[in-house]
Amino acid sequence: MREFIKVMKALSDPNRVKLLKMLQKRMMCVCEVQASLGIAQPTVSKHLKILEDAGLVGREKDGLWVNYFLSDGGRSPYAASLLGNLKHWLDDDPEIRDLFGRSDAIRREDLCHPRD
Amino acid sequence: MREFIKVMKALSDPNRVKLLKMLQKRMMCVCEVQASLGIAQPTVSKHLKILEDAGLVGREKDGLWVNYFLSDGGRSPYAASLLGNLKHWLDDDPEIRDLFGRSDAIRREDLCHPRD
DNA sequence: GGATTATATAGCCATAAAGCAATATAAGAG
DNA sequence: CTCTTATATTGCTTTATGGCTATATAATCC
Repeated sequence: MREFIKVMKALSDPNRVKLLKMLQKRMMCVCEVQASLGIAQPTVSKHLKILEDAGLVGREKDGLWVNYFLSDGGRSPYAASLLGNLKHWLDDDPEIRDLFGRSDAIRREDLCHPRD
Repeated sequence: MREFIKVMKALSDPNRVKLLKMLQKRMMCVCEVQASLGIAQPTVSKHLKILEDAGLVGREKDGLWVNYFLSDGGRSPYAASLLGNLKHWLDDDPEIRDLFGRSDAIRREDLCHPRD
Protein backbone atom coordinates (compact mmCIF):
# COMPACT_ATOMS: atom_id res chain seq x y z
CA MET A 1 0.00 0.00 0.00
CA ARG A 2 2.77 2.45 0.89
CA GLU A 3 4.38 1.96 -2.52
CA PHE A 4 1.11 2.61 -4.27
CA ILE A 5 0.39 5.74 -2.24
CA LYS A 6 3.91 6.97 -2.91
CA VAL A 7 3.36 6.77 -6.66
CA MET A 8 -0.05 8.46 -6.47
CA LYS A 9 1.30 11.26 -4.28
CA ALA A 10 4.20 11.76 -6.66
CA LEU A 11 1.72 12.16 -9.50
CA SER A 12 -0.48 14.57 -7.54
CA ASP A 13 1.52 17.68 -8.31
CA PRO A 14 1.29 19.55 -11.65
CA ASN A 15 4.98 20.42 -11.73
CA ARG A 16 5.96 16.79 -11.23
CA VAL A 17 3.60 15.67 -13.97
CA LYS A 18 5.02 18.29 -16.30
CA LEU A 19 8.48 17.08 -15.41
CA LEU A 20 7.59 13.52 -16.35
CA LYS A 21 6.04 14.66 -19.61
CA MET A 22 9.26 16.47 -20.49
CA LEU A 23 11.33 13.42 -19.63
CA GLN A 24 9.26 11.47 -22.14
CA LYS A 25 11.07 13.42 -24.82
CA ARG A 26 14.61 13.24 -23.49
CA MET A 27 16.70 13.02 -20.35
CA MET A 28 17.33 16.32 -18.63
CA CYS A 29 19.65 17.80 -16.05
CA VAL A 30 18.37 19.78 -13.09
CA CYS A 31 19.09 23.19 -14.56
CA GLU A 32 17.16 22.37 -17.73
CA VAL A 33 14.16 21.36 -15.68
CA GLN A 34 14.51 24.49 -13.61
CA ALA A 35 14.47 26.68 -16.71
CA SER A 36 11.54 24.83 -18.25
CA LEU A 37 9.33 24.90 -15.17
CA GLY A 38 10.39 28.30 -13.95
CA ILE A 39 10.83 27.30 -10.32
CA ALA A 40 13.82 27.46 -7.98
CA GLN A 41 16.56 24.85 -8.28
CA PRO A 42 16.13 23.38 -4.79
CA THR A 43 12.44 22.95 -5.51
CA VAL A 44 13.31 21.00 -8.64
CA SER A 45 15.69 18.77 -6.69
CA LYS A 46 12.98 18.09 -4.16
CA HIS A 47 10.47 17.14 -6.85
CA LEU A 48 13.01 14.87 -8.52
CA LYS A 49 13.70 13.13 -5.25
CA ILE A 50 10.01 12.46 -4.76
CA LEU A 51 9.73 11.07 -8.29
CA GLU A 52 12.82 8.93 -7.77
CA ASP A 53 11.56 7.57 -4.44
CA ALA A 54 8.36 6.58 -6.20
CA GLY A 55 10.30 4.70 -8.86
CA LEU A 56 9.18 7.03 -11.62
CA VAL A 57 12.55 8.42 -12.65
CA GLY A 58 16.16 7.30 -12.59
CA ARG A 59 19.37 9.31 -12.42
CA GLU A 60 22.86 9.10 -13.76
CA LYS A 61 25.76 11.31 -12.87
CA ASP A 62 27.64 12.84 -15.77
CA GLY A 63 30.47 14.91 -14.40
CA LEU A 64 28.99 17.90 -12.71
CA TRP A 65 25.53 17.20 -14.01
CA VAL A 66 22.96 14.70 -12.94
CA ASN A 67 20.82 13.41 -15.77
CA TYR A 68 17.33 12.35 -14.90
CA PHE A 69 15.31 10.07 -17.12
CA LEU A 70 12.05 8.14 -17.02
CA SER A 71 12.34 4.92 -15.08
CA ASP A 72 11.81 1.65 -16.92
CA GLY A 73 9.37 0.81 -14.15
CA GLY A 74 11.37 -2.13 -12.90
CA ARG A 75 11.24 -0.91 -9.34
CA SER A 76 7.49 -0.47 -9.06
CA PRO A 77 4.68 -2.03 -11.05
CA TYR A 78 2.50 0.94 -10.13
CA ALA A 79 5.08 3.35 -11.50
CA ALA A 80 5.47 1.23 -14.62
CA SER A 81 1.76 1.19 -15.30
CA LEU A 82 1.25 4.89 -14.69
CA LEU A 83 4.23 5.86 -16.79
CA GLY A 84 2.73 3.81 -19.58
CA ASN A 85 -0.55 5.67 -19.27
CA LEU A 86 1.12 9.05 -19.06
CA LYS A 87 2.76 8.41 -22.43
CA HIS A 88 -0.51 9.09 -24.19
CA TRP A 89 -2.23 11.19 -21.54
CA LEU A 90 -2.19 14.99 -21.39
CA ASP A 91 -0.55 15.53 -24.75
CA ASP A 92 -3.43 17.82 -25.68
CA ASP A 93 -3.35 19.66 -22.38
CA PRO A 94 -2.71 23.38 -22.90
CA GLU A 95 -0.23 23.57 -20.04
CA ILE A 96 1.72 20.67 -21.46
CA ARG A 97 1.68 22.11 -24.95
CA ASP A 98 2.99 25.42 -23.63
CA LEU A 99 5.63 23.58 -21.68
CA PHE A 100 6.79 21.64 -24.71
CA GLY A 101 6.97 24.84 -26.72
CA ARG A 102 9.23 26.33 -24.10
CA SER A 103 11.33 23.30 -23.23
CA ASP A 104 12.13 22.47 -26.86
CA ALA A 105 14.09 25.72 -27.04
CA ILE A 106 16.02 25.01 -23.85
CA ARG A 107 19.51 23.60 -24.27
CA ARG A 108 21.82 22.72 -21.47
CA GLU A 109 24.68 24.55 -23.14
CA ASP A 110 22.84 27.85 -22.78
CA LEU A 111 22.22 27.34 -19.08
CA CYS A 112 25.38 25.74 -17.77
CA HIS A 113 29.09 26.35 -18.62
CA PRO A 114 28.57 30.06 -19.20
CA ARG A 115 32.26 30.23 -20.07
CA ASP A 116 31.97 28.07 -23.19
CA MET B 1 -4.50 18.62 -16.17
CA ARG B 2 -6.80 19.55 -13.30
CA GLU B 3 -8.92 16.46 -13.89
CA PHE B 4 -5.86 14.25 -13.87
CA ILE B 5 -4.49 15.82 -10.68
CA LYS B 6 -7.89 15.44 -9.04
CA VAL B 7 -7.88 11.71 -9.68
CA MET B 8 -4.31 11.28 -8.47
CA LYS B 9 -4.99 13.26 -5.30
CA ALA B 10 -8.11 11.24 -4.66
CA LEU B 11 -6.01 8.08 -4.87
CA SER B 12 -3.27 9.47 -2.61
CA ASP B 13 -4.96 8.61 0.65
CA PRO B 14 -4.97 5.09 2.14
CA ASN B 15 -8.49 5.35 3.50
CA ARG B 16 -9.84 6.36 0.11
CA VAL B 17 -8.01 3.51 -1.59
CA LYS B 18 -9.40 1.08 0.97
CA LEU B 19 -12.83 2.52 0.33
CA LEU B 20 -12.53 1.89 -3.40
CA LYS B 21 -11.30 -1.65 -2.79
CA MET B 22 -14.35 -2.33 -0.66
CA LEU B 23 -16.66 -0.89 -3.28
CA GLN B 24 -15.21 -3.40 -5.73
CA LYS B 25 -17.11 -6.05 -3.82
CA ARG B 26 -20.43 -4.28 -3.36
CA MET B 27 -22.08 -0.92 -2.99
CA MET B 28 -22.06 0.47 0.53
CA CYS B 29 -23.79 3.13 2.55
CA VAL B 30 -21.89 5.66 4.62
CA CYS B 31 -22.35 3.92 7.92
CA GLU B 32 -20.99 0.65 6.54
CA VAL B 33 -17.89 2.44 5.32
CA GLN B 34 -17.57 4.14 8.65
CA ALA B 35 -17.68 0.85 10.51
CA SER B 36 -15.22 -0.82 8.12
CA LEU B 37 -12.63 1.95 8.19
CA GLY B 38 -13.10 2.91 11.81
CA ILE B 39 -13.16 6.63 11.22
CA ALA B 40 -15.75 9.29 12.05
CA GLN B 41 -18.83 9.64 9.84
CA PRO B 42 -18.10 13.20 8.67
CA THR B 43 -14.63 12.08 7.64
CA VAL B 44 -16.17 9.32 5.54
CA SER B 45 -18.54 11.77 3.87
CA LYS B 46 -15.63 14.05 3.04
CA HIS B 47 -13.64 11.20 1.50
CA LEU B 48 -16.64 10.12 -0.54
CA LYS B 49 -17.12 13.63 -1.84
CA ILE B 50 -13.49 13.74 -2.98
CA LEU B 51 -13.87 10.38 -4.72
CA GLU B 52 -17.09 11.50 -6.36
CA ASP B 53 -15.59 14.78 -7.55
CA ALA B 54 -12.78 12.79 -9.14
CA GLY B 55 -15.30 10.61 -10.98
CA LEU B 56 -14.28 7.49 -9.10
CA VAL B 57 -17.55 6.72 -7.37
CA GLY B 58 -21.24 7.33 -7.96
CA ARG B 59 -24.11 7.64 -5.50
CA GLU B 60 -27.75 6.75 -5.35
CA LYS B 61 -30.23 7.71 -2.68
CA ASP B 62 -32.24 4.90 -1.19
CA GLY B 63 -34.59 6.39 1.36
CA LEU B 64 -32.53 7.50 4.30
CA TRP B 65 -29.38 5.88 2.98
CA VAL B 66 -27.04 6.92 0.27
CA ASN B 67 -25.47 4.04 -1.58
CA TYR B 68 -22.04 4.61 -3.02
CA PHE B 69 -20.65 2.45 -5.80
CA LEU B 70 -17.68 2.37 -8.14
CA SER B 71 -18.11 4.69 -11.09
CA ASP B 72 -18.23 3.20 -14.56
CA GLY B 73 -15.56 5.73 -15.46
CA GLY B 74 -17.72 7.53 -17.96
CA ARG B 75 -16.97 10.89 -16.42
CA SER B 76 -13.18 10.67 -16.49
CA PRO B 77 -10.87 8.53 -18.60
CA TYR B 78 -8.24 8.84 -15.88
CA ALA B 79 -10.66 7.53 -13.29
CA ALA B 80 -11.74 4.75 -15.64
CA SER B 81 -8.19 3.62 -16.24
CA LEU B 82 -7.13 3.75 -12.62
CA LEU B 83 -10.25 1.93 -11.45
CA GLY B 84 -9.39 -0.77 -13.94
CA ASN B 85 -5.90 -1.09 -12.53
CA LEU B 86 -7.11 -1.07 -8.96
CA LYS B 87 -9.25 -4.11 -9.70
CA HIS B 88 -6.19 -6.33 -9.63
CA TRP B 89 -3.88 -4.17 -7.53
CA LEU B 90 -3.42 -4.43 -3.77
CA ASP B 91 -5.42 -7.62 -3.35
CA ASP B 92 -2.44 -9.13 -1.57
CA ASP B 93 -1.84 -6.08 0.57
CA PRO B 94 -2.06 -6.96 4.27
CA GLU B 95 -4.08 -3.85 5.09
CA ILE B 96 -6.56 -4.67 2.35
CA ARG B 97 -6.81 -8.29 3.43
CA ASP B 98 -7.51 -7.19 7.00
CA LEU B 99 -10.07 -4.75 5.75
CA PHE B 100 -11.85 -7.39 3.70
CA GLY B 101 -11.91 -9.70 6.67
CA ARG B 102 -13.59 -7.01 8.72
CA SER B 103 -15.89 -5.57 6.10
CA ASP B 104 -17.28 -8.94 5.04
CA ALA B 105 -18.82 -9.26 8.48
CA ILE B 106 -20.36 -5.82 8.38
CA ARG B 107 -23.99 -5.63 7.44
CA ARG B 108 -26.04 -2.51 7.16
CA GLU B 109 -28.82 -4.04 9.18
CA ASP B 110 -26.56 -4.31 12.22
CA LEU B 111 -25.51 -0.67 12.00
CA CYS B 112 -28.63 1.19 11.02
CA HIS B 113 -32.27 0.75 12.13
CA PRO B 114 -31.33 -0.38 15.62
CA ARG B 115 -35.03 -0.83 16.27
CA ASP B 116 -35.46 -3.64 13.79
C1' DG C 1 45.48 22.87 -2.72
C1' DG C 2 41.72 26.68 -3.97
C1' DA C 3 38.13 28.44 -7.11
C1' DT C 4 34.06 27.48 -9.74
C1' DT C 5 29.83 25.26 -10.83
C1' DA C 6 25.79 21.85 -10.62
C1' DT C 7 23.13 19.65 -7.48
C1' DA C 8 21.52 18.42 -2.74
C1' DT C 9 20.12 19.44 1.89
C1' DA C 10 18.38 22.32 5.78
C1' DG C 11 15.40 25.52 7.60
C1' DC C 12 11.55 28.35 7.30
C1' DC C 13 6.74 30.05 5.79
C1' DA C 14 2.17 29.69 3.62
C1' DT C 15 -1.29 26.75 2.12
C1' DA C 16 -3.62 22.26 1.70
C1' DA C 17 -5.28 18.08 3.67
C1' DA C 18 -7.12 14.77 7.10
C1' DG C 19 -8.99 14.16 11.35
C1' DC C 20 -12.73 15.20 14.85
C1' DA C 21 -16.97 17.29 17.36
C1' DA C 22 -20.90 20.00 16.67
C1' DT C 23 -24.58 21.33 13.80
C1' DA C 24 -27.55 21.34 9.65
C1' DT C 25 -30.19 18.89 6.19
C1' DA C 26 -33.25 15.28 4.36
C1' DA C 27 -36.17 11.42 4.53
C1' DG C 28 -39.15 8.23 6.97
C1' DA C 29 -42.28 6.99 11.09
C1' DG C 30 -45.85 8.16 14.11
C1' DC D 1 -46.25 18.59 12.60
C1' DT D 2 -42.85 16.13 15.59
C1' DC D 3 -39.39 12.72 16.39
C1' DT D 4 -35.88 9.84 14.80
C1' DT D 5 -32.14 8.53 11.86
C1' DA D 6 -28.62 8.72 7.92
C1' DT D 7 -25.85 11.79 5.71
C1' DA D 8 -23.83 16.43 4.73
C1' DT D 9 -21.71 20.68 6.15
C1' DT D 10 -19.18 23.76 9.26
C1' DG D 11 -15.51 25.01 12.11
C1' DC D 12 -11.46 23.85 14.25
C1' DT D 13 -6.71 21.54 15.08
C1' DT D 14 -2.72 18.97 13.57
C1' DT D 15 0.15 17.42 10.12
C1' DA D 16 1.78 17.29 5.26
C1' DT D 17 3.17 19.69 1.12
C1' DG D 18 5.27 23.07 -2.04
C1' DG D 19 7.68 27.07 -2.37
C1' DC D 20 11.71 29.94 -1.22
C1' DT D 21 16.64 31.42 0.64
C1' DA D 22 20.82 30.02 2.54
C1' DT D 23 24.15 26.54 3.01
C1' DA D 24 26.43 22.07 2.13
C1' DT D 25 28.22 18.61 -1.02
C1' DA D 26 30.51 16.88 -5.21
C1' DA D 27 32.94 17.29 -9.34
C1' DT D 28 35.88 19.90 -12.45
C1' DC D 29 39.50 23.37 -13.56
C1' DC D 30 43.50 26.06 -12.48
